[in-house]
Amino acid sequence: MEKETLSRREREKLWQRQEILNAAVDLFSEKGFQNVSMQEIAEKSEFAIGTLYKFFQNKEHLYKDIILEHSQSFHDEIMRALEESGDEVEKLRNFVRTKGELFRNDLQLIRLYLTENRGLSYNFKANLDEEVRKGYCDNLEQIAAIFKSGINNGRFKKIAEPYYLAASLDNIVNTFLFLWLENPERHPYPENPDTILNILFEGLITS
Amino acid sequence: MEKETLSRREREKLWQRQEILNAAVDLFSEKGFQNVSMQEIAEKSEFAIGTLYKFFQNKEHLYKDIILEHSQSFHDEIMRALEESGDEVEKLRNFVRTKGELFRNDLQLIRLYLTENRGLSYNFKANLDEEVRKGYCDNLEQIAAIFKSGINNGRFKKIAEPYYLAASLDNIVNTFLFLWLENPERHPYPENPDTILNILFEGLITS
DNA sequence: ATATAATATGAATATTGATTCACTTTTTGA
DNA sequence: TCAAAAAGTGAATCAATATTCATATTATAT
Repeated sequence: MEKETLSRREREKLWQRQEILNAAVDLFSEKGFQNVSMQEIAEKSEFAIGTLYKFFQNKEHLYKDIILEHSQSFHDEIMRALEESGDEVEKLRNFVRTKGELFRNDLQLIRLYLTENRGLSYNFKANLDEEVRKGYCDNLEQIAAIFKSGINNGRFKKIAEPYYLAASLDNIVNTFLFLWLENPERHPYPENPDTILNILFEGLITS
Repeated sequence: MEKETLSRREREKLWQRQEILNAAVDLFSEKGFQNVSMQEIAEKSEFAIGTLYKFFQNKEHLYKDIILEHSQSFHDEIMRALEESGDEVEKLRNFVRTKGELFRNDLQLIRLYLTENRGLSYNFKANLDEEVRKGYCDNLEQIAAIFKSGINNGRFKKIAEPYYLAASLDNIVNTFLFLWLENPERHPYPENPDTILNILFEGLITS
């Protein structure tokens, strides 16, 4: 609706808000929610503590905004990759490639993502989870749809329910990302997505 | 070395210690480390706060002891399952079955395990991780050895490095455990381990 | 240029919870 | 039975930090 209706002041406000958010991401992704104080965020962003509270109701909201923003853009990009044209196999390749790239380009993201999506979260994070999980589930459903379509048109065998295939694939990708994270030289994330996909594509058992 | 050399008093000490530990597991697995106070643990175990400090140096040590104890027994049982006689396929079945049982019999364990092994940990937990990770890695290596052996004797095709296969399988199992955790009726953990293993065993692509 | 409103500041406050330790109670051994 | 040692107690201490708000600064409009 409103495009350039933002006044200079309003744009500045937005910019400042982003400054705070950026400083906070750095800190949260490095040390985790509990181990970052508002003091630190204030120092890093070069605002006074009181100012942070002008922008965010409290520490939790500040954190939520970050998580929601990041995870939404992450899930959006995955969704885009899944919708790119191509047959089922090509779409899965896109997924594996894109998720790998997104993560490796943004270590912060991976850390935030892992602290949020793995591990169980307690307290206020539980609600947060719900919104984040929504995006995650959408992704999974989309992947499941690809498997289903492949099964329907005979390209795939139905070795498991599509949804389980989707969840499994996602976790296999996570496996490789984890290994990469632990030791990038020893376990580089595969150039070729088929290195990962073959775990699903090719049968292990000799027939 | 010393078997029944424990005096009545010493046995009582051990028992009390266990009482505290038990109360603490309940709380930690329900609410997470940060959200449990020593006060709560004292109340639940019916000792005074001061007494807790007679048994444990501090809150972190108390927590560490729990994690180490639980994860060690967990990894030991997995290892036992992997060593049970049988061919490669049978061993993998044992693994899938056993890990599933261990988790479902002990929801607490699953929660502790997930908070420890997934997600990233900061602070003191990092060291802890190292010890816990040791047991985890041993398990993985053992599984990898099974894949390797199967590949060598021609029972398996080498669709990926054995270690990657092991990590992938473990995460596929986690996938199913997660789904079960979220919604046990809708996603029961499969009776038949092959439901899970087939994701690896059977090729997805129609040949 | 000046008054008024909007914004920014950070010292002071409030809360939470880990840890200590002086004191009480119980156990032990002579 | 009794004194010394061991164990148990929990109110008081201490530290960390989230949040507030009276004050100072800056922007806006007349």
